[in-house]
Amino acid sequence: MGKSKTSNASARPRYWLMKSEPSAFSIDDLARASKQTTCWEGVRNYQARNFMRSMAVGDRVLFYHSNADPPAVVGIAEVVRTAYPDPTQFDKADIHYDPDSVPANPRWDLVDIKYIKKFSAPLPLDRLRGEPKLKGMVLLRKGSRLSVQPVTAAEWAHILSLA
DNA sequence: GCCAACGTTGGC
DNA sequence: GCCAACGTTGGC
Repeated sequence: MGKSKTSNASARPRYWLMKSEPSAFSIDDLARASKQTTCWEGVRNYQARNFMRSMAVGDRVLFYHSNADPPAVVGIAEVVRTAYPDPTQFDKADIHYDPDSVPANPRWDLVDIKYIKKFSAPLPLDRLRGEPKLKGMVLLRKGSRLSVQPVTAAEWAHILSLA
């Protein structure tokens, strides 16, 4: 490490939001998991995959419950292992099996995340929409379906202040 | 359950 | 390279 290029390093996002349907895997499941850690398998979207590839250990993650009542940010996790191949892409019995992905050049990656905390109360999507400071959030964009998305430092700070 | 928005696939 | 068809996401 020299003393150059700190500006590039600081431009990399350090905050993220990841969606999960609580009926499949909730923040309570994460809190109960072995080592309170899980591998975030099953992402099959290139943009979401690329965001995971750019994550670093220690990055912070908003845990979001989609297809929930109400949909809400429910807590925080952190990245504990950087991207590596998602084993489910090679598992014929798995719902996320991808016959076009070859082990020599895996198409899909995942990261490991660890539970940090559950908010005392969920922050529903409606509530976030009412916050002028969050107007630019990827989550709030019309038609936004991205399951892994960057969060700015300002958005992160504001959401924590609401929680 | 409905359906709008989005991403991917494949014919041409 | 265009675009229609299809499958999926996810709020409502």
